[in-house]
Amino acid sequence: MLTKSSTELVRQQNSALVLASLRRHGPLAHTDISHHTGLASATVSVITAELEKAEVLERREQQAPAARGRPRVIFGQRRDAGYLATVRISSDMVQYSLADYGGTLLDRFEEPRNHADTATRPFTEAFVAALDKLAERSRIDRAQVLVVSISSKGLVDPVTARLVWSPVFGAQQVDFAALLQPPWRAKILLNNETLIVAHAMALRMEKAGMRDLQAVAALSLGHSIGLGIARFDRSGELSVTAPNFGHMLNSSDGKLCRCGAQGCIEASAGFYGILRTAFEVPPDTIPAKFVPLVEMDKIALRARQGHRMSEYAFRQAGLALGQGLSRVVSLYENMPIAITGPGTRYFDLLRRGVEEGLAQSQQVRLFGAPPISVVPEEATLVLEGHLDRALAEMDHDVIAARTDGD
Amino acid sequence: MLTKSSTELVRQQNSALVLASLRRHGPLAHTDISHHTGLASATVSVITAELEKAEVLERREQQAPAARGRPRVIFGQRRDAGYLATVRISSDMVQYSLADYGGTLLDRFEEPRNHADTATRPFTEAFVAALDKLAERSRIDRAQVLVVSISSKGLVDPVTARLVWSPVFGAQQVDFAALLQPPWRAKILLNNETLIVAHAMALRMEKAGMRDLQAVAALSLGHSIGLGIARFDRSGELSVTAPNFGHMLNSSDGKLCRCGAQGCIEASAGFYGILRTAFEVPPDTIPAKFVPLVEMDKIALRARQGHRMSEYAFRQAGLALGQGLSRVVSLYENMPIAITGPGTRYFDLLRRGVEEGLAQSQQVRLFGAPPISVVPEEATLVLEGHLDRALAEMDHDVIAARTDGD
DNA sequence: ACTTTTTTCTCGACAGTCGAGAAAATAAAT
DNA sequence: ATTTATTTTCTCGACTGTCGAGAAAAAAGT
Repeated sequence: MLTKSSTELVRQQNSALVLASLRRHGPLAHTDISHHTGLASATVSVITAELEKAEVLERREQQAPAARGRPRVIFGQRRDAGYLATVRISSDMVQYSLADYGGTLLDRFEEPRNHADTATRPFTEAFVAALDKLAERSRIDRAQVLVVSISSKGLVDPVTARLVWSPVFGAQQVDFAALLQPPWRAKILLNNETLIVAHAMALRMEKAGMRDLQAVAALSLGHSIGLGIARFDRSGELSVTAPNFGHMLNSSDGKLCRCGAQGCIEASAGFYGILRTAFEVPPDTIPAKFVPLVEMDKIALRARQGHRMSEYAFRQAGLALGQGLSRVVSLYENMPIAITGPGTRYFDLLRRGVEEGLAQSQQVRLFGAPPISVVPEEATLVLEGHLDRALAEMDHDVIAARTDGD
Repeated sequence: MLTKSSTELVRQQNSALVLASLRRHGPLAHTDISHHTGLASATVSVITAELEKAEVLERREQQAPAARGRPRVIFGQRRDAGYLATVRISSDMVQYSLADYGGTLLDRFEEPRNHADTATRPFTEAFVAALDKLAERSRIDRAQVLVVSISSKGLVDPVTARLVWSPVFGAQQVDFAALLQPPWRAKILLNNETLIVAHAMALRMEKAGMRDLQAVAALSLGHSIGLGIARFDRSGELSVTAPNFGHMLNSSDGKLCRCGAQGCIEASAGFYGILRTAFEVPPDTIPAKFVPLVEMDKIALRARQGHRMSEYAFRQAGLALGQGLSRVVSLYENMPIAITGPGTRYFDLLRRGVEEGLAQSQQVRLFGAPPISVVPEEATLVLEGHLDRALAEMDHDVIAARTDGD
């Protein structure tokens, strides 16, 4: 149902607009804000004054006077208005980062994980300890950290911040919200990793000035297969989802997936699936929960040298991916696809299969194959996405607080 | 990007809210409007006064005084504020309906179509003539018809009101906007038929008071297979799409589809696909473009009597549908599915296959199978959907006109 | 010192919502 | 017939918000 509007909501929306334009274009002067947002100069004055009083914006002198006339006053985020932490959970390590309200990275470290260790307890303890360390190293009070944005592979319930199913812990759930007790008061955001990647890709493409960008898909190739879809809705806002692509049914070929089902895309295109085909292991067994990259590199090397079964394994993986993507574009719409993750180093071997799989649907025949780009540095994308989401969340809270606070 | 807000937009939004509540609950008194919308009584007064002056609302006396106190003044749409026509194009006939701004049906007739006739010209001429007839029979000036809402199977470009690909005309496009010259000035809405059905189903379920309804899918079974997905977005508004489900790749089994591709869902589950399997026609030929219902009934009868190949054909069709639906819930989320169309009369034969296909994915294993309901009267649903969409469009235009008009 | 230029700030007009209470209109009670 | 109770609609003033225009500020050029 529609919801009623009011003058206060107008102010909220326009304040959000000002903060968003500052995020997108960096520190701006009064005039530029007015120009970017379309708001009247007088309105911008009121809003910036308010945000200044709320101690989230600060005035900075223009360093290079350049032209004549009254010098501009530049508004920028007060970097000490709050802090955010991001956590990227992989099967073999966990990355922790800390940034301020201005979006500048203050600290970053990673801790190895033993992927054989499937219990959640050691992990959660290390998690809490690492966050403490993160705050301590930068001498920041834990109460000042307003958002902790976490990503993992697998299925996630973003509302309760619960990890529902993950390749690392299986069906053992992890309740992140429950982990951080006072003095932490941060809001916890938990999302699928590839959702974050899709978000970051959409941002990049939008900044690159792509016209008529409706949607973007990000496909992450690795031990597991992840897909994120970012769409700009009617109002132009970005809404991102992480469908269960890796475990979508590909074909009733009986290939066992580590999720327990048969014929998942991952069972063909995940690292263990490729290894299984290459080594002609029976399809009803899982050869290894975790396949080291060097092992995959060996198979790829053999494939490139002409070894039939290895070549075939990558080809089949590509085919499963291509068919899956053809279903994605059939069920959504044509959209650019960015492929990322450690599996991109084998994309030369996958490409033919992907193209073949894509070509099999009417959607692709009618509208052509979606443009595919390869973006290997997944870690950068994940950080970008985390930052944007966490900062947007902080901005949102700042504006919401205005009404009841003060 | 976000867009700026203003006090005028507030009024637009709230006016829309008032009209929408009148649509949902029927004619209402001042007090009830205030209650349903959450707007203050004073605000409702201003808005209704404005809409009254714009001649879209009228005051009606309360017939049964019931309680004591000042009698209520009921506001209702002025039925003569504008008219709408709906057109439902099927392969064997075209249905035309006319309704007023109050949503009451004024006239309805249908004209047979020769499905062997694949040229667009005779169709478009009949189309224009039928609309003229529709207006004339009710003595309504064609300029008073503000919206014509058209639905067809196949692929549609809703922006330009162009039929891109249809089972009837193939790749021959039909530009509906170009067909209606002055004195028509109606806005043309063109949508996939199953999109309209999904819209209507979402409305019904919402009215039935379903809690936490996120999304609804409608699956239409017939000569071709259609899917519509209706979702309530963050703001609670309904956004409906019609993915290319019927021609999504199901399996590389080589079954030729009439779209020219192989392995489409329709090639297994469309009427001609079922007939092909039942009669053991080679999968690389299309047995008939159009299979009469009596023919299908015969196959179904044989299947129910235990004839193996006929039973198998329906089972395979169900399997293709179930697998396709499992992909839908994997790529979107779990949602109730309403099955409609002439094919529902065979649902007893399809059911087992559908369930089997659904069960093959992790999504269904984790979250259970989506609830499936069968709603045979597709025509009613289509009309409901058309009316709601057309009336919403008219309401929207009324409100938008307020600003520049007068 | 004065002018030009550019930017920021301020003021009054206008549009919108809201709460409270006045006014209206009827049924019941006296 | 008049009064009272009740319910609904209408109206008024306060408040919040945006906007355009012009005043004020602040620097560079002359």
